[in-house]
Amino acid sequence: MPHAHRFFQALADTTRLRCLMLMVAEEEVCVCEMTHALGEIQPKVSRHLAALRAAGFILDRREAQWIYYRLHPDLPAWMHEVLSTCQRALAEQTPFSTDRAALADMPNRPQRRCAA
Amino acid sequence: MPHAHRFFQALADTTRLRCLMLMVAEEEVCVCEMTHALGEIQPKVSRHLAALRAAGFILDRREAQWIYYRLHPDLPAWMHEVLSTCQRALAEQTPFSTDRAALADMPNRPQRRCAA
DNA sequence: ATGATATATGTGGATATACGAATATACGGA
DNA sequence: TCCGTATATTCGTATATCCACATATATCAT
Repeated sequence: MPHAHRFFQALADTTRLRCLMLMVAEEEVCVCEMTHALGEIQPKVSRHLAALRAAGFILDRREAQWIYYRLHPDLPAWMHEVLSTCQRALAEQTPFSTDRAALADMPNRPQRRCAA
Repeated sequence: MPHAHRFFQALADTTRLRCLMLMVAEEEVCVCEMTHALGEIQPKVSRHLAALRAAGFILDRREAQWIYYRLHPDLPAWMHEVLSTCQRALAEQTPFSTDRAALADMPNRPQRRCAA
């Protein structure tokens, strides 16, 4: 049961917010997809995802050499609401819109075996 | 036009979030009311309010020796939504519920001359 | 086993943030 | 003018945060 303080702290970093917005939009995203979409180096993305996971906001699932992240299913409803509000308000603004575009254009994008 | 990063950074501190929740609930609150409601020392509350004001999230109004703070009327709609969601979700939890109770019980609570 | 790819983490340094205590400023009333 | 109350700010310090770089681990393919 993560608290409000931790939640907003998580959203208060641009890299983490961009990753979360991608998860809201795509349901499930792996690290190399986020790395490509954001144009950031891998350790940076990985470290922020580790922080989100440690705080209980996201879950990971390994499939072959890829690790897919998604929002934690037990996230309190109000946190989901906040994320949805963000998505609606920010989706068409940079960098969020260009993140999604870059992900859609990603070459050699890994194929999920099972659906999310 | 404060950006998402700044907004969530503002909410990521418990003192600032408590003050904002009081403003959502009461429309307009002065510094000594917040100081009493939160049970925090005055410089601490004042400093956090200054940060919120500098970031453009709240407005202040002087009336006699009191300074009343309220949410900035030009706050983007989605930020208002987020704050309302928080209010609904957190109002009955500590410390937010006890903050409102302490404010209601405050002795010598200053009287507004004009309504908010 | 070896190499290539994907992901995670250790480390040190730069920067930001929050804090308490003390002090400064503004206002109203006597 | 002097005092008391309300508010803001300065200062030094402790702590948290973010970063880049290097390295470790895990998995797959050959």
